[in-house]
Amino acid sequence: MRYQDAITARRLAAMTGDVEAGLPLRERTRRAVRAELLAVAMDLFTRRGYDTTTIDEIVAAAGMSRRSFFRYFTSKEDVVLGHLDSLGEELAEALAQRPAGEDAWTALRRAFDVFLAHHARDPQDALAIRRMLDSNPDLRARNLEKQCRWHEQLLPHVAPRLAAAPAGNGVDARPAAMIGAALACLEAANRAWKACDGEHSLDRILDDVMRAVRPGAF
Amino acid sequence: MRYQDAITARRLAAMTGDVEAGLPLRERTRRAVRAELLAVAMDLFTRRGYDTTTIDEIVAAAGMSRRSFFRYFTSKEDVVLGHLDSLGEELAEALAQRPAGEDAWTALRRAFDVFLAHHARDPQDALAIRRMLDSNPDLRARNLEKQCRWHEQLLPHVAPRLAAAPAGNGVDARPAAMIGAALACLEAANRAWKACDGEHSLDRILDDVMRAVRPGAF
DNA sequence: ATCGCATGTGGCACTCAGTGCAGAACCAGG
DNA sequence: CCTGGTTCTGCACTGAGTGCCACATGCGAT
Repeated sequence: MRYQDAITARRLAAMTGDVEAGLPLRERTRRAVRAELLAVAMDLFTRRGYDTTTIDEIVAAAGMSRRSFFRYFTSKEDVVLGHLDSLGEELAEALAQRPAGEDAWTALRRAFDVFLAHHARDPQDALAIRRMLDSNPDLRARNLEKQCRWHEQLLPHVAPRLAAAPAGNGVDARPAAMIGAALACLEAANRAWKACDGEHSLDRILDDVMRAVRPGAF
Repeated sequence: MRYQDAITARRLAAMTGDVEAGLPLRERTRRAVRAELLAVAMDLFTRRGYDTTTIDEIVAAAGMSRRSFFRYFTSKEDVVLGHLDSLGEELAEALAQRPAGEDAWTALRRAFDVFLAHHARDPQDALAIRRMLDSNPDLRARNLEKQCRWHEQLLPHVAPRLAAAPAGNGVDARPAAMIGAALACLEAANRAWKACDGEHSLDRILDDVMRAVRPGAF
């Protein structure tokens, strides 16, 4: 009975042929199942709260085994924050494609446009996730840790945009600090956006804070 | 035998009467036991690695029960990062005592001096902790989450140092962004300091990055 | 000195997240 | 129909963290 449900999802995967049309069947089914699981879990999280919802409850609602859950998500937190992994790559790519002469701060701000685009595509989802972050320290922690990975991915594209190091041939921390500061702005903007329930434009808030931190920028 | 060890530690507490002289016995013993536990745990962590060391091993080495461990530390991570809680308060107080006219960025930089003071008092310890942070994502995550608390504590002392908000009577995210950016600088400086094994002065590194992020500051 | 109370400690049983492993079920191609 | 590669399940296990109760301890009051 359980397994049959998964098969149903597999059939379902064969139908959803919009973006993933060219992919092999295996991959399509995998994505469909993952998406289904994600939807079920997020629904439970929003209705009953993140930490009061156990993985057993999720898999029961999704009609699959506990063990299989961990084949699709590496952890409970990954359900909420899994999308951040791919976002890091997108961010890095966007940054790489900014003109070479552009200063680091402006380039970072423009790279964040891909974040804003994702955000604008589904504001309700983003708001739900933000609210969840506020409700649970573990999630908050993991969220920030994921941004550490972004750090590493962005670093090679920031360093060349800075003036040469002042002196001392030690490790130059300025690129890392630049990225950290920019990401902190993004985070602060997000929080403020959530605080006003998404009434103000996130773009504007981000512009404001990034200009406040670095006067005279863009 | 176990309990007697705790008593030994209690006797020990009666002797260590330097800073905690005026405190009641209860509190002194509590601190002594906690310090002992901390020392034992950190020793195991550095020798055998953080995640390969279980709490059972720690309490076995310290001669106390598993259950009591959690009366002194709320979590395994708290052993490594517990000191950050009090540091947040110190930071907030230092910031509060900066002159009222001083601009936010400079005031934050000066407040960080209390961090640097702690740091200078025991650089070897700081280095060990930093290395541990790099080895374990959970620790890294929790570390950043602790700084979120600092955020809240610093906020009321930063907002008054900023020019009035440009327009739009929504939530002003600029103070939060300012703090986030400054803390990101502190974090980046720390990382760089660790990367060169503490050879360069953390003060200098911090000055450099905070000037790089905000040109023309102090 | 001793009695009672607040507090600290230990052991036990429990929940929950996450992992390793063995075997069953599945699908594709021959 | 069968065969080989993959996916799913069930089970047992570790490790962190919590609730509960009984017991030991220190301290103040009588």
